[in-house]
Order: sequence, then C-alpha cells, then structure tokens
Amino acid sequence: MKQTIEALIVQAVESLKTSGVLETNTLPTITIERCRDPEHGDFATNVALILAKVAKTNPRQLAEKILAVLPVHDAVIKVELAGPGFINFFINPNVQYAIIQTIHELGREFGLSAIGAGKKVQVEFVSANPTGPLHVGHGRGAAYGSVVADLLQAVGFEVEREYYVNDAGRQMDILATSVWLRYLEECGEVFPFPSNGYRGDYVREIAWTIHKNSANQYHQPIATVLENIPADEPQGGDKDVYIDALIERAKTLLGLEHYRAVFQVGLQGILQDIKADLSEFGVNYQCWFSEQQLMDDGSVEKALARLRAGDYLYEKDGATWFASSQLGDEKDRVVVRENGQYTYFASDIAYHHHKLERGFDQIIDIWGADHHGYIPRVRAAMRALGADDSKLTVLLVQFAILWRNGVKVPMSTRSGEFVTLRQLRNEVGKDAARFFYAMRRSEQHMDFDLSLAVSKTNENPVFYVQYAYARVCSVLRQLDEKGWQRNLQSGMDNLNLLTAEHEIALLSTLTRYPEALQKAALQYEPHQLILYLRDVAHEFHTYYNAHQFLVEDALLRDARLNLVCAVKQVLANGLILLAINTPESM
RNA sequence: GGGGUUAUAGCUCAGCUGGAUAGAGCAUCGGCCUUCUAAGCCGAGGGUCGCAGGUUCGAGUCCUGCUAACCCCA
Repeated sequence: MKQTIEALIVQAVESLKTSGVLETNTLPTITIERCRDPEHGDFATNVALILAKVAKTNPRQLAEKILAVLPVHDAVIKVELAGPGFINFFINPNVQYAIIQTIHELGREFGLSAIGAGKKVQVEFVSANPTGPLHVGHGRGAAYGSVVADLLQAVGFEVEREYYVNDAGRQMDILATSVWLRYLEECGEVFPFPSNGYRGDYVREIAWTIHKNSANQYHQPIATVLENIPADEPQGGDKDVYIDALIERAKTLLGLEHYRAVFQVGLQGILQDIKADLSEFGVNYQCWFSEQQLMDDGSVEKALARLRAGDYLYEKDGATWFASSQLGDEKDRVVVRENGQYTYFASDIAYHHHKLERGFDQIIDIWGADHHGYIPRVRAAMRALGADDSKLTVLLVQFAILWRNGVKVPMSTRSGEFVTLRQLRNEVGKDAARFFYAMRRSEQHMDFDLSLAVSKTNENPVFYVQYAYARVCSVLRQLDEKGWQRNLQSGMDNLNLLTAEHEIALLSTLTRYPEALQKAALQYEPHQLILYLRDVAHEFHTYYNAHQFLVEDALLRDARLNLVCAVKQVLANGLILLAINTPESM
C-alpha cells in the first residue's frame, strides 16, 4: 500500500516538473508514514514540506498543487491537505479487508519474510563462564539474544545460535580446586575455605557427588595440602597468591589425570545445569563452542601465526604483543604472557578467526555492557586477520539492577550471593520473565523489582497479551456451546459489514504486523514486537468491550469471527516467536 | 583523567530515525459485570522531555557545551 501511494506522489511531482511548476531536478526521498491519529487517515506524506524549500513556496500552496495533479486510485477514497502541509490518504476499507483473508491463508507463516535472503548469521550470546549457575543478569542477555536470533530467522536469515564456553583458564582452575576442597570436607577434613574460592552451594553438591561416586579416591590430608602454602587474605596474605598456590598443589597431589577428572565433573555438572536452565527458559543453541578446543586443536597458534605473518606481533618484556593500536585500539595488547600462557584475548582472536572461517555473512556478539571496551581490540583483530570487520556486530546489554524490598540485591558469583535465573523463573514464571526482559530496550539500564514481580504477578503486562488470546479462544468455545456453526466463507464474503471504528482500527493494526516484525528484527529491537503485540491486545480488548461478537445476525457474526480469528493468529504468531505460551484459557 | 551507556508523568518505560495536541503500564480519583472471561473497558488528574545554547518551516529526536547516575580503562 505504501508503495502504491509513493508511486502516486512520484507521478504527481513528475507532472508538476513537466508543467514547470517545480523547477528542481532533485527528488528528495519521499517518506510515507502510517498515521498515529486515525483522524489523519491511514497514511501521510510530508513531501510538500520537504519540497517547499527547493521550490521556494509555502508548503500548503505546494501541497495544493500536488493534490490537483494527484492521479486517482481505487484504493484511495480520500486525500486531504492538513496541518502545515501534510497530505493525508484515506484507504478504501475494501482494500483493508483483504488482510483477513491473507492472515487466514498464511496462518503461522503470516508476518514471515525473506528479506534476510538466506544469509548466514551467527548470534553468540550469554556465554557466561561455567563456574556457577546463571544469575538473573544473564537472564536478560539470554532473553534478548534468543529473541534477536528468532526474529532474524523469521525474516529470512539462516541463524546459528552459539554459546562460547570459557572452559579454559584460571577461573575454571579456581572452580576445580574449590570443588576438590569441598570434597576434602566431605572426606572429613576441617579447614577455612579460601576467600577467593567459589562458595556457592552448587560447589558442595558437585563435591558431594564426587565423594558418593569415588569415595576417598581423591583424598589427601589437609595438612599435606596446606603445607608451605602462603597465607590467605584474612591471615594477612594475598587471596590470589593463595588460591593459585592451592591450584598448583591440587595438580601436584592429584596428578594430572585425577585433577582433570575432578575438573571435568565440575565443568560438566555446571554446564549441564546451564543447558537445562536455558532450555527451560526457551533458549536453545545449535552450538556450544569450547574455548579449550581452540587450545587443543591449534586454532590459537594458527590465528597468532596469521597475525605474525601480517607483522602485527612483537616481543617485549618477555611477552608477545599484538599491535592492535595500529588498527584502532587505544593500545597494544598482550597475547602470550611471560610465562608462556595465552591470554583470554588470544583465545578470543582465535575464536573470531574460527567464526570467520565458518563462513558467516554476519557475526553478532551479544555482550554485557561492561565489555564495551573490548570492542575495538576485537575489531582490530579481525582486520589484522584480513577480514572485513563490518561483518561483526556487537550488541551490548545493560545490566539489570535487582531490587528486593527497596534494597539492591548483591550480585557476586564468587560469594554465592546472587539470585539465579532458575529462582527467578520459579518466582515469576518463564513467560513473565522473558516478556519483562524483552520489553525493554537492551541499552536501557533496567531496574528489576523482585518483590513487585513476586507479589503482583497479575500486573505483569504479559498477561494482558495472553488474556486477549485466551478471550478469543473463549469466544470460539461459546460459539460451540451455543450450537452455532462458523461459516468461514460467508464471513469472508461479508467483511464489508465490519464498519465500526474499532473494526477498522484493528484491520490496520493487523496489517502492520509484517512491518513490525521486520523492524524489530533488522534493528535488533525485540521490544518493538512486544509493543506491537500490546497494541493488538489493547485494540482487541477495546473492541471486545464495545461489541458483542456472537450476535444473532449470522452474516455479521461470521464476519466478526473472521476478524477475531485473525487477531488470534497474529497474537499467536508473535507470542510463539517470543517463546511465550498461548494459553487457551486463563 | 580518557571512553561507553543513560536522563521523558509520583514509579517503570515507549516515542516508528526531524513532523500534526509527547504516549502506555503501575499508582491516585470517578464510572462499566442478569449479556462472548472485569487479569478487561471508558474517563479524569498528573510534563520546563536533566540544564544552556545551536542547526530549520518544525527538535523529546541532530550538533556543541555543561550536570548527574551506572559501567569500562588508566
């Protein structure tokens, strides 16, 4: 419809040019907008306001001239000049009715499009260290990332969802050692737990499992473990030195094989928990990508070799540096430490190199906002690897601040003081949690009031949309109970009986769904889809209160039922896309 | 000190990329259930769009400078 109107305008402007009224050669980009206010019609254009400047006339006069030569079209029943020089278009309702038939025919497919043209997109999100359960902060990234991925798929991209598992590095060693120490407690040893160890209950559970399955196989007397180990922080030492010494001691006493065994039980235990958690949250991945794999299969060396070949690496102070500052980063970065170990950044370079080699047209990384300083160096790495860094899109998600009874909830994985995503789901439910997270723009700092979410779940806006869906279902049940049959064809043939203001408004809102979906997808803004669904729900509720659907007049009844079923379909399509349930009754 | 994000109603947030009288939910007040589900609808009050300039027919939206909050980096 937009294109039709645009064509009419272009035609009118061209004819003004040939008749010499307009002396400009430049045709500005014409914008046709849907009107917010129904009094302004269905579409409006500001072309006269834009052109007035070059034509050196006042906008209203120019608009009148455009109106005079505007071609007539069946779909447009009225055109009027308004305000400072807007041209408003009123669309023939007969054209609008067609959307009901379209929605009926396309069903679940309605709204989907092919503008992604099958381009391969990878969306990597959450990627939390597997050192503990996901907390509510991760929930936002999970909800946002999964909806972004689903939206892109809906508009025709080929999407791969990926979780990067940081299963290498010091944090994992700290976890493995924490597990082992808790295990020693299970064996009856008594000692103060390291201040820098992981203290969550889940560590104890993993230790308990190991003890159950392997009894005292990994036991060492605590005196041996702590022999000649420097003091922990509470005793005046350094907590990092202390935990690192314990890690080395664990490796020595257990031997590499047994250490790996404990390590793997810890890692797998937590990873399984994360996978289950996300799956129950409606988040599914095609790939869980292991950082350790990059180390093991030589990917890191390969990527660094590539940088070296491009002369981007140099040695200084015993370490190997990447000259990222040549490529837009603020300073150079270490990739291999003095002790020969790769930095996190080295694996990240290898990881992005690997992504590039997998042939994605677009790579989307979704990170917590605290990682924003990381973007320039990753871009630098991509350029150094010879890639076009515009392939990389980094989307940042701001942290949600948790409040409970007016007090900030502390969040620290190490101390074990945090609200898990699982707890949140148990308290407010999957649907409300997803909806709440996806409702907000990702860059918006967000307050999450847990006490409100728990005590007043009825106020959560997700119910508003679900209720609209359930109401339609209820109407259809009532139809059955009244012994009436729904005549689909008759309803389609009599759509022109839908003349009430509410009905016309609903038609135009339903028509907007594909646009809303595309916009939400291409701008990575799931909240736009949610706002749209709230609009649909609102207009439906209003309609519901204003008119009875199950009326005696069968022709009108069937027409209204067709409209209402179209509403049901659009709500379902949107909710299913958001991985939110569509309850038939509430 | 450098950088990022944010600032809109009492609270939580939208604002369709520069358009017409700045919107919703919650909260407050007043109406609507013998009629398809009241988790709903209708109405009212509530605003210096952080502050000060600038760009133009037109600015919550764009540019500059401040201020504050959160977060990275030294």
